[in-house]
Amino acid sequence: MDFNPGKYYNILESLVSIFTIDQGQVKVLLLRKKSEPYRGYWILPGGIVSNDETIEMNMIDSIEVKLGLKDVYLEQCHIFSNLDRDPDDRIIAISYIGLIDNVSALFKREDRDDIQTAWFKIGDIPKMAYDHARILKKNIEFLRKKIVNSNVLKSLFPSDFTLPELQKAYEQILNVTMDRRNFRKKFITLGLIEDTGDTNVGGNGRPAKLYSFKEEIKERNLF
Amino acid sequence: MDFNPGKYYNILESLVSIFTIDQGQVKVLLLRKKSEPYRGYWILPGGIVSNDETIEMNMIDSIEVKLGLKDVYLEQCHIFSNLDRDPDDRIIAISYIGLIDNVSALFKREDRDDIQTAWFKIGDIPKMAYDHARILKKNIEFLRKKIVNSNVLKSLFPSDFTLPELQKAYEQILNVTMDRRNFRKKFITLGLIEDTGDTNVGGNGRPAKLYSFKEEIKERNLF
DNA sequence: GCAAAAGTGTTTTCAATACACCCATGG
DNA sequence: CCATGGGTGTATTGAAAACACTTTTGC
Repeated sequence: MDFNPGKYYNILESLVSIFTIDQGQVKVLLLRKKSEPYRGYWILPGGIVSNDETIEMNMIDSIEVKLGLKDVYLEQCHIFSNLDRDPDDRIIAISYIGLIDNVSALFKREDRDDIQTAWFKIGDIPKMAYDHARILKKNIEFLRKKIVNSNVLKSLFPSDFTLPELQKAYEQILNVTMDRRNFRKKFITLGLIEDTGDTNVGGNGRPAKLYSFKEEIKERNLF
Repeated sequence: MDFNPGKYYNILESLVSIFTIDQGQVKVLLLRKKSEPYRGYWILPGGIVSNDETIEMNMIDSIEVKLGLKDVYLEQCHIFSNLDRDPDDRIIAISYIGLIDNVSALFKREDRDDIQTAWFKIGDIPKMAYDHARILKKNIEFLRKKIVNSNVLKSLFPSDFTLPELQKAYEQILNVTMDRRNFRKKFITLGLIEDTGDTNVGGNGRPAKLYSFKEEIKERNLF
């Protein structure tokens, strides 16, 4: 190849939308910028990719080392390479979605002076820096398509969960309402989940049965 | 960010699997390497991405300028960043699928001394250089998932086509056989295509009716 | 008139939907 | 005992699947 160095050097950043279910709400983890530009605005977690690591390694670093989270299910979403996405540098963004159950999500590292994190409901996103709002939107759209074709949501519910909780997650992500009886019937006949024999405690009303996902069998359309 | 230049400079290449339908066969366009390493092996078309262009611009350059093809429907597929994918350099590959109808595919530029191109049946792929076989496999898998959830195949059939032709394309990509009557019923009741009133000519047997895709209405599951 | 490929209709089966009442717990 | 939320069954509708014969052309 004809080689004019510089011309082919690109800067890459990884960005991830990490979703969890917190008290029946689907939420995404964001960081707050403490410096200019966009001071006070929110951004997606991520990092600049070095040329001695894979994107996945960089992603794991952002998530495990910087955020303190473990066992995040990751999937590549989209690349954004428009030239104007950062006013200062030309940076290509590679976006991922990450899914984590709310128990594991509790192990998130404490905020430090230079970093503030918070979980936001996906219907209630704060002001975001750069083009991160657009990227997050694309990631939510990706998740939406994903959950109707596979059982990726099991990453949000690795331990026991109730069917009403699962239904609420689907309803929020797909932005629809569903019939409780039909939702149960579908999930139970699909054979993706199994009754643990236990019920949950606390809360109002009748205790709900607890279920857990079976190990993945194969991908198929759910809705 | 702490900045140690060099460390964050990455080389990116775009790679595309361009599919078409040729005489009822789903085929992919490959180039043959004329120099070492991997002389004589086949590779996916693509190019190194400069830092003053988007991936999409680079893709268009590879396809329109280098190959002479127009109106290729493109969609991002996957990024490959493992460190050992090229023995000499660390290059990150961004793969796309491209779909083109067989009439437009004819306008492919003539082979030159330094470049040889050929269309291969997707079930009959030659020896490929680097990790391109793996990338192509992933791209075919992507296409497979895609066609059951949308009518992207219309990019392969922009002009008139017959239902048996369409069915054969689905059968090859999904690697299944389907009932002719049920296939017709489904596609006609889906309302994605319309009868042009014409029939094709030549060939054995009864002439087939010609159909064309309506403009996209919305995405939905087909199978 | 025969080979080759295209077109068509009906029955059965299964999944999706719509819908209303009872059950277990906490206070 | 009542408010809250969870669990269950049936009837209807619509789509998917299975299946065999007729039609149009070229030779």
